[in-house]
Amino acid sequence: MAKAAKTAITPTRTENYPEWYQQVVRAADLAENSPVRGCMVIKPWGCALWENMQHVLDGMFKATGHKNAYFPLFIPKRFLEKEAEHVEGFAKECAVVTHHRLEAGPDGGLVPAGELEEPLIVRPTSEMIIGDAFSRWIESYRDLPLLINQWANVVRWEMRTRLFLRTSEFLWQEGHTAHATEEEAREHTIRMLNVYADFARDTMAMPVLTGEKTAAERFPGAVKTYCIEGMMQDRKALQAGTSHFLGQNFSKAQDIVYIDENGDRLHAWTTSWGVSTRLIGGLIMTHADDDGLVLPPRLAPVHVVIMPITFKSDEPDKIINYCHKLADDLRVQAFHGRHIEVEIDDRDMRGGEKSWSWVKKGVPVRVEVGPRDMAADSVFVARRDLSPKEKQGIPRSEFIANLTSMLEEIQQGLHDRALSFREENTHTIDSETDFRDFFTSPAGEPTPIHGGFALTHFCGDSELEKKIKDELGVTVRCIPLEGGEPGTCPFTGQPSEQRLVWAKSY
RNA sequence: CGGGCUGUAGCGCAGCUUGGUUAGCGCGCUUGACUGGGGGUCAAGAGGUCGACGGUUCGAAUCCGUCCAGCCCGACCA
Repeated sequence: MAKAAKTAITPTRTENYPEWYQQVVRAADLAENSPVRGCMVIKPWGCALWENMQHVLDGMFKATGHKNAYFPLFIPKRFLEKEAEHVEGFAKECAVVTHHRLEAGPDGGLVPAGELEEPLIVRPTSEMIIGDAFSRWIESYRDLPLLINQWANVVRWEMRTRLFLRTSEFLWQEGHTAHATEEEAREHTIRMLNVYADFARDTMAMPVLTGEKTAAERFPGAVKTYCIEGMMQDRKALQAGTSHFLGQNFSKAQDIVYIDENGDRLHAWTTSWGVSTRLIGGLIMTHADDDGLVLPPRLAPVHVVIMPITFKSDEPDKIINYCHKLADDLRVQAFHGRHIEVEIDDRDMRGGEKSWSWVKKGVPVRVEVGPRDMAADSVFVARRDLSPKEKQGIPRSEFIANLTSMLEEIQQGLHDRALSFREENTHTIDSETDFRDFFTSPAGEPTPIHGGFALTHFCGDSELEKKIKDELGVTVRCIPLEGGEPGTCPFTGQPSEQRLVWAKSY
């Protein structure tokens, strides 16, 4: 039997990518499906990951002048009715609260009672409830800009859900800002888009493209929607964050007005932007491998796990103490705004099983310490970005001295690997035939090949865009911000201002 | 909201066609032994109102009806 090929996750990515994803989530103990359809239970390891993301992002928002606030979960129905496009975009996926009491029913069960005079909508996003507050908070040009962020949960009644990627309820942050001028609001929209791109690249080690959405993919009610798009390992695109320039659409619908220096009453210009727990899905699909999750050190809840090997020692306590001393020496070190997080795993279970459990959780560095190591004052080290076989004995003092640079190297390596994967699978395509071939996989493929990113000119016709989506399942992911050379649309022969990024997406 | 399928132990399933002692199996869990630096072997043990209600029957997990829940495939989506 070819035992060497055994992987911790079955099936592998090439065998069945969607199933592989589910198994990684389960094996890493990130989350599970809940009894409530479409909702997930985020388990401690997944929650710790989200907390680390929150911590870094929150710092970036504060550094760009934002303050946190919290607004209600419920939105009165009439609020939502104010902005026509916005309503149309979200109406079909809203959860609605119509009663406020339960009473014993005829069959012994509980039945809703006390019908509300006005139904409440569980927020799918908070433009309307925050806009209402803004209309009261803003009176003068001196109140602007108003820069607010909230960490919250939202509900979108999705038909088909997948842990982290699309759930009926998800956690996110939503920034909402109001500005005196159009120019300032537009600049702010781009500023926050870049905050997201920086976070994805520097903290998540996930390279992303930045660009604008076409009208078809725009946020309901927005003038312009910008996004960051990452390439997953099945070459599909994941929209990982969005930033919207809302113009005066919402300020006019909600009466967000200020009095300027000349005493004129003017509508403010607003923006909104958000990232969600979907980032965790992106993290998995960017870095995880056939042995499970792989965490970039800057987000890892645990940087180093130490496993004492005590079974064949006469003095297990000495080994445990040696491990604690090692942990103490590591914990005092700083790594990107945190102390090194060390866990000593002295659970009473078999060594192989224990070791694999940390591989599957994606911990960057695993350390085994047994009697032989202790005698030599060394540690046995494995890195998650290398093969599980490549363990290495290192003198203890050297390991302590070099840990942060090792973590840095892992972080950078993950990013570089993801970036070259994206580059290898991004092609400029100039004919309709090539475009169709690129996005068509052979029949019967267990894991369809999704082509990758196609950089292709386009005349901008929305009907044609929809036709391509219907026929090939391919959409414009973004219009790159950096622009490009004008050319010819391969579908119509019409002129095109620049190449767009096309891909299949989540 | 249209089409298909499934509800039996914590999880995954068999049994149902052709009703019949005490409802089985795998994983997991607990205990013990041998083990042990790649997730091992063996043994013992705990754990189930068979989705709910009603009907047929001497007898229902099994047949019939109603209901409930979930999953998959379509249209929609951070």
